[in-house]
Amino acid sequence: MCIRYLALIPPTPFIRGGAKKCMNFSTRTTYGLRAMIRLAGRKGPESLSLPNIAKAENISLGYLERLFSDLKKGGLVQSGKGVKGGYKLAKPAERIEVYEIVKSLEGKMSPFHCLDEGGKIYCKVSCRCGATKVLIKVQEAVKKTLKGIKLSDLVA
Amino acid sequence: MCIRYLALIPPTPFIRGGAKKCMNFSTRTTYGLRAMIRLAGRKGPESLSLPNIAKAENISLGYLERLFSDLKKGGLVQSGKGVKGGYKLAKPAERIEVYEIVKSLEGKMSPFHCLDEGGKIYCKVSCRCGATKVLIKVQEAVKKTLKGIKLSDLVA
DNA sequence: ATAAATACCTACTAAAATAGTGTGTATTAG
DNA sequence: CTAATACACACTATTTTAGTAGGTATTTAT
Repeated sequence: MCIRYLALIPPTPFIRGGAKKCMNFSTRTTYGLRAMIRLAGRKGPESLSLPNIAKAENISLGYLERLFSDLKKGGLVQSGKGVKGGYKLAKPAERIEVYEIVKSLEGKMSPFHCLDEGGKIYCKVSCRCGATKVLIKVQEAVKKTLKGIKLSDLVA
Repeated sequence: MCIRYLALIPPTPFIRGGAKKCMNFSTRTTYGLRAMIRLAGRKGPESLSLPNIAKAENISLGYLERLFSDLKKGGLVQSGKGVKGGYKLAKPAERIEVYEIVKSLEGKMSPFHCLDEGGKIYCKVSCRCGATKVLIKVQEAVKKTLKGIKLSDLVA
């Protein structure tokens, strides 16, 4: 998901055919969120299988499997193999921040760097150029927002 | 720029070689911001040429030209052709929000849509699924933040 | 007038990131 | 023993982003 769409375009009705780019999260995050919402929506203690979720959400199974690998590493879900296997939340939805979900799905990337006059690559340690100042403030705002939303808030 | 990096990674020192992806704005926005900061840093009324900026910021000239086409359409810069030509700010840096810059550079994209159970594509009008709720909140936070920063705040 | 420096325009190419597929192994309930 | 599941890895396809190449029009200085 690119910041531009987030910041620039108000939530307007969809216009079919008019959109080449979207202002969604990446499908990675979108899929992961929606799958987590499904898990959170379960009543009983039974697990929900990935083929089940993939079908319901129309997501490719292989892709979803990798997302859940990340969610599990992030400590957000528990898994069980076998016929009655599947996934369930590792803790109550009330105690899962959306921030944690996004972090698990997208967060193991790179440290912080930026362009600099010296060349295309890269920045000095602790660079604080103008673009960076902006970045830091936006970063803080997004983080705070994501931390303020619990998974349970998203269950219909 | 992807939201994940913004939200997830604190402004840590650069680690050379460790980064495959960055948490910057897209180079489009980064370049544009840096160029605008250069314009804002000028004292006199003379224009600054793109070859000048491109060299100083190590940006490809052709790419920069297209960015400035957008900035001009956005009403943020004025241009002059010819030997003494170039660009200057269309209004004082104190009155230019970073939001305007990002919007000019990245904002002419698509309306809002999201995935839905019905298929990969797309969302009903006024979709308010869980992922969308998150999106809207983040969107508001980012917009507010970008509006709160003036170009003049970024000049060293 | 001419030349040089600039804006400005369009099509094309390259690189990077994202999404999806294919194939396989291990584990578990029945 | 079988079927359904998690889990893993390599590969391909698609989309987005960045950069290049080549041109025209305008303006200033000579």
